Amino acid sequence: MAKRDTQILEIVTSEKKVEVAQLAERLGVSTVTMRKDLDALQARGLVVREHGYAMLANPNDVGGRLAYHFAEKRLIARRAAAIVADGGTIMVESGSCCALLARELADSGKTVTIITNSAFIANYVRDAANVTVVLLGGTYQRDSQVMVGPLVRTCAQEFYVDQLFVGTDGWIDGVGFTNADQMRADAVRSMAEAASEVVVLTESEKFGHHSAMPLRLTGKRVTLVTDDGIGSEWRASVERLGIGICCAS
Amino acid sequence: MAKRDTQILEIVTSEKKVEVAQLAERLGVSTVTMRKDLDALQARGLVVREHGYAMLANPNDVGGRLAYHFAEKRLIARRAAAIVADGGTIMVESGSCCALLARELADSGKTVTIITNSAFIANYVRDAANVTVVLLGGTYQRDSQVMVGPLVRTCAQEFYVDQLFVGTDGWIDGVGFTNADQMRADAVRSMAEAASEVVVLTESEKFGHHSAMPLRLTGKRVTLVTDDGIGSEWRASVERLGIGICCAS
DNA sequence: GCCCCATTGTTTCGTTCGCAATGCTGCTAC
DNA sequence: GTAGCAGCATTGCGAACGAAACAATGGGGC
Repeated sequence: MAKRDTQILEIVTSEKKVEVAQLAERLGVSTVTMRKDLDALQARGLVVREHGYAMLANPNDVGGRLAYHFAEKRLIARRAAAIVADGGTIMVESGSCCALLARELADSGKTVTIITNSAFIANYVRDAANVTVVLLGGTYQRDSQVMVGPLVRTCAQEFYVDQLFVGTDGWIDGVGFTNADQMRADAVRSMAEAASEVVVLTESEKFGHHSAMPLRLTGKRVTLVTDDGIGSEWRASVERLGIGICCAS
Repeated sequence: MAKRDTQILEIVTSEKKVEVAQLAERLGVSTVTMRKDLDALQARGLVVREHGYAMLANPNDVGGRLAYHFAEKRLIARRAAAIVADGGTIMVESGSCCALLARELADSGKTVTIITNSAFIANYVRDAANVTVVLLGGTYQRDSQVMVGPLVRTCAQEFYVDQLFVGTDGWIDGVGFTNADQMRADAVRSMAEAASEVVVLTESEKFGHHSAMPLRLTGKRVTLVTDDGIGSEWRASVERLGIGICCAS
């Protein structure tokens, strides 16, 4: 049941490590059912199992970040997947929403080509025959499994696509979206040069936080896909920079 | 014990799927010990565990191919690792011996940079802080997790290194080494253009077999690292093409 | 020659796991 | 309305599992 999945993820993300039996009791189901649920979540890369426990994956990994706000992220990913044409080619950056977008596309059965700098995403949709992945070269970031550095730009220049999908970790009023890692932020810019439109995927909770590196997507057509929890003041702030908004619900 | 590891691998590779208890009995150890061994092998990516069973990984994956002739391959990888300088940069292709070479370097503690077209290798040495990985871009081959296609050449051109390490699946007298996959063979040639020497890593069993795509490494200095099971007639055949031989033992 | 420490394998114990049979709920067709 | 069906969840059982404490082995160092 989809509802229980999100409850499980909420508990696991807040407590990092939970006994399976305890989890079963708290949600009022048997341990057998709980193990089945957890196995399904593990197959999707959202939790890690150990004998008797369910744990959060390393939060530096994309896998760990996926579990936070999973319900919203999937909603956003699903909405974004809808605007990708069958037979199309898109660029995708390495954020957790982006990984879910790739997964949604893989499950949709659409034939798509995904150009990405995330080795995690390449692996995440490895089972899907309808998805062709082109991986951009670069220096491999150990934790995040993302390619960064000058080679990303060299590779990205070989392409030109309609849309680049990116994640973000915050928003600064009057400045725009931000990213905590300067190497990854630079990779985003490299990829943005090879796309006519940038689609930013992020939960509404990210508004009100920000980190140090503005993405500086000025001069590009930018669209935001987020959930409907975004407040009207932030919505105005986004629109003021000429960014289109698309709410998933 | 290292000896038992190879015995386990021999059994698992020949039978694909074995009960843990049966395996323990056949090698004369307790089930607890056997499980400990299998867990260690799983951590190295050589087998896959299931409740009660040990199975071979998908043989299309590098993980599965690793298990075949593991002892010889590791010997070869260890010998090859010895010729890599501390602080050096090498190129590595996607074969299973190459993956073991990367693993040996990771465990050696040497500071090295590995330029590769194998996302599997990047992930395989992800834990090692002493290894920096540069991943070459390209079309991601689902099964093998290897990048191929024209982007590999574009990326490889950005570098020039002393040594490129490659695997092979066969040898044709008078022609040279071969590879079954034409995309991967082309990737090897692309990478070879950016290296002054090509070091081929392969078990001696591969001599006597061959597949359809010659690697055509003519014009390069080529060295073969193999195990001491190579017959004198094959040795002569190799030397006749001006290829140096280095036997691990 | 002897001791000490490290490694490797074993035993035991309580817990968790996978599986198959069974029970429960909600749905559709008639 | 109800018969039949399909999808979840539960129960019960034997096998497998992880942890930890214990025994055997096997080299150095003095």
